[in-house]
Amino acid sequence: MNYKEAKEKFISTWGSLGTLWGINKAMAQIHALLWVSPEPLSMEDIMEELQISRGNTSMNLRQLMDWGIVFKESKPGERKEYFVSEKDVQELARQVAKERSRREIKPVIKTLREVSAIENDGSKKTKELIKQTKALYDLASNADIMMNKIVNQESNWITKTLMKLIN
Amino acid sequence: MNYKEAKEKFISTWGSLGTLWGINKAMAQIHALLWVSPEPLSMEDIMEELQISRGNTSMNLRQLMDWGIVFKESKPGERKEYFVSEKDVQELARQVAKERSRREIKPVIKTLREVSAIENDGSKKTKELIKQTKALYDLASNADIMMNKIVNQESNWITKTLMKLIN
DNA sequence: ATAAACTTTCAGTAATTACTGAAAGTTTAA
DNA sequence: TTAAACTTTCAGTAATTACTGAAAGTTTAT
Repeated sequence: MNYKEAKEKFISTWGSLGTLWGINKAMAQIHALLWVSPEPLSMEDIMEELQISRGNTSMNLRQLMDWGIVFKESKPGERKEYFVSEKDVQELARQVAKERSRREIKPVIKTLREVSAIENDGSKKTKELIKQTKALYDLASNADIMMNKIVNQESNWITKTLMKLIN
Repeated sequence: MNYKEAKEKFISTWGSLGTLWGINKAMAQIHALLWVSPEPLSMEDIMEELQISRGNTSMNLRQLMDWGIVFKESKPGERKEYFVSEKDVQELARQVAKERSRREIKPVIKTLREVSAIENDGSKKTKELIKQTKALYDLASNADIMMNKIVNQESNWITKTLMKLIN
């Protein structure tokens, strides 16, 4: 496997992984491309390398910037904007954890709290609904607290913690 | 919020969460319905409650059974098959972790290992590709090892571990 | 103020993914 | 072995999601 093959394989694998997570392919591929590029890339560069349209590139770059894992960079004396990804894997993990907590876990926790707080009329089905949603609420809350821990710690906390768990 | 509203809210929230994770809506909703049902439900029951077709119900129940979080149950003297979900939240988490590791993390680790193992020709771009895919490989491996820990421990390991992390 | 160089937006369209329902398949009881 | 009761499969279709490209918008240099 030469450089070109390896790079393409990485980009396409990252792209499919994204799909599996509800992140669209283009967004994941742009991230992969920037992740392994030693130099900042322009929109043209990205469009050409991934064979996608200007609009698509623009929209997905914005999303990556919203996630806080890609940044604009301007080269002195050039009008064009260049893009770079966050290169530190720890920081990447922190940002992804933070976004997923905000977008996915927090809203579901809110619903679980509301549902598990309905009045208990003593019927079997009501008791079951309360019991089961309460159990999920506890699990999701713990997961969310853990994610927030990660987000608010120094950047090598993850590795240290994982190591603790593994041993 | 009465019982019916609460149940519907839970089912629809769980459905959207599924979508966000690349699990289809029907699959997540069937799981939610079984999760809060004190009694096993037949295919008819599920079809009627969620207003979905027989084919859809059948295919998604099979997937839930593949994931190991829903089981068939037969009532003595009845031809019809009934379905129940795993009710223990810990066991649910273990099964989900196990499946996600197998389907999502393991394949990506394999690619990252292959890509990060290409020959280093000393060029800047090759060095960057190796360095960055290696960093992701390490992160993904650690995450996967942690998930496997979870899967292979006694069922309340998660809670105990989360508690340790939180304090 | 003008225009060149660039980016963003968004209506229309393409691609993907999920769902339906009827036919085929399977199991069980008699 | 037959047929009733039930489940699965899958081709066709519907719904959703992603992408394109041109027009509108923005920024910068002169």
